Amino acid sequence: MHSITHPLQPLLSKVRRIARLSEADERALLAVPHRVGRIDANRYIIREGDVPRECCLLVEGYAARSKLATDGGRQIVSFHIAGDILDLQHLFLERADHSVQSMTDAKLVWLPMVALRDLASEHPAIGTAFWRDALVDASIFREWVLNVGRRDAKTRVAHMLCEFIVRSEAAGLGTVESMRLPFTQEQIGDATGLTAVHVNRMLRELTDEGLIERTPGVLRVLDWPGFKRAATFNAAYLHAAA
Amino acid sequence: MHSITHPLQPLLSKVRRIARLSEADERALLAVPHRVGRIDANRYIIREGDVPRECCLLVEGYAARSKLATDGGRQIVSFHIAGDILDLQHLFLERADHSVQSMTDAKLVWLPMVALRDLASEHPAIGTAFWRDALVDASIFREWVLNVGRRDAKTRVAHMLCEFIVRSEAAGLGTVESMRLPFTQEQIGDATGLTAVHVNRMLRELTDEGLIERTPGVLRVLDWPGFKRAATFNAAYLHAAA
DNA sequence: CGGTTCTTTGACGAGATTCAATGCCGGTGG
DNA sequence: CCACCGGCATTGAATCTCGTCAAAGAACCG
Repeated sequence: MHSITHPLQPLLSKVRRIARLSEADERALLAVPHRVGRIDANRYIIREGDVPRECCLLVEGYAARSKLATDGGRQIVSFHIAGDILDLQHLFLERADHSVQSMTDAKLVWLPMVALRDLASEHPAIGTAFWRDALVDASIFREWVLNVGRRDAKTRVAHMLCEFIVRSEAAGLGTVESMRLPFTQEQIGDATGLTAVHVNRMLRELTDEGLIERTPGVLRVLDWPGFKRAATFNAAYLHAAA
Repeated sequence: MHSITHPLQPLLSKVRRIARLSEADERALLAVPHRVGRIDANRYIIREGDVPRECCLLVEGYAARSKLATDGGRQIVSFHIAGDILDLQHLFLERADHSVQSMTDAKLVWLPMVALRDLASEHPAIGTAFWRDALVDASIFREWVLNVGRRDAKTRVAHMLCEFIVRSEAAGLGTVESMRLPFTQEQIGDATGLTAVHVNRMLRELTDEGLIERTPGVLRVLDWPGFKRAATFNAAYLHAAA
């Protein structure tokens, strides 16, 4: 069992980044039963109303959490990148209160909830890491309430992109100067509470101001300090756990 | 030490509502060191940027979590009522990423974070209750992202009031037919991403439609099914842990 | 290539903000 | 006891941001 190719390696790396683990912790983590899966773009990973029995680790690709309004409108409440645990938010809840969907083709690892709960209680360091991860997600939700509730459209779009870039860069998925951007403008709209048309206009303005450059699927920030300023972006809410 | 007058009784009640505790669990919980405090309305309980060493239980009164935009705008991201634990969101984080303020005169109990972390790890039932409580708060944040991002002003205000009423009623603070409402219209605006002026207009419409009746500090719902419908309110996201 | 999805742009309209003025209520002090 | 004051609620008018509708162009996929 070479840990370098172990399917749970991404989970181990994630937890290691958050907490200091003993040998025993690491062995226990890698011993958790699991199954590997693949999924196409735009499929449900978790569906609102489900009773989740497994917890999902995103190994490759991009995903988004979302909720539906009764009028059919969709609100994305966070996005996720390779290495993220998608389901800690439901670890101790009966029913899923939101959905998670793949935004690209994705590679997943599924782990039994029960096994993760046991792991967390028997290995406090791992338990703490899970806590921290869930709390950082919650902090991101709070920031999104602020983003959607109190910032104007341009700032809002820029802020959402800043967060994406900072988290992606921390995960080694690209650089500020050139980052894969796997969202349609409609999805950016669903994340910012705007229409796709208006997102397009805001991206145009940010482009015209020389802050960013866009080619299909790729975002390049030309002036990172200026872009962060336009976004009123302050990374403190990510608790450096990005 | 009569548990009925014990300062930690509200915490015990809260945890009991969420998880089943053993005798030993309850004894341990009541043995946590703590100090009782009072605070005036509109004071900081937790301040963004602080390194919190104590966790706060709201025993009496009302409080709100909020974040500031750089332009000075304020966004309330959740409100809290008697019995709520205010600080679990920072239990495993270094720095507070948001503030909590009293909205009325309030009675508080302060508990050392370390003691709570130990309590949670040594008493799994209590640990699970804390997890669940934190996850329900996170679920509420997600619903607020949806509320602020995708619902029109009237629905938004109604939804925010519905949540307040359901949670307050569950905590025994009043009934749908008559509930203390300790918010100014400005605060409702800060919670819904609207201006106080527009909140006023929406409340007027809801009143004119015969759904609610308002007297200073008190909200009466005249048509609860109709009001919930106007709010597109579905309590599932509260996970019955209201 | 042909169809589909995504992006882009313009014209128009609706919903929310802003500004401003008035009224109401509770508290305070003469 | 009542006049005054400050905070909050209420309302109207003008303005502006963002949404809606529509059409054309660009990129992607089989």
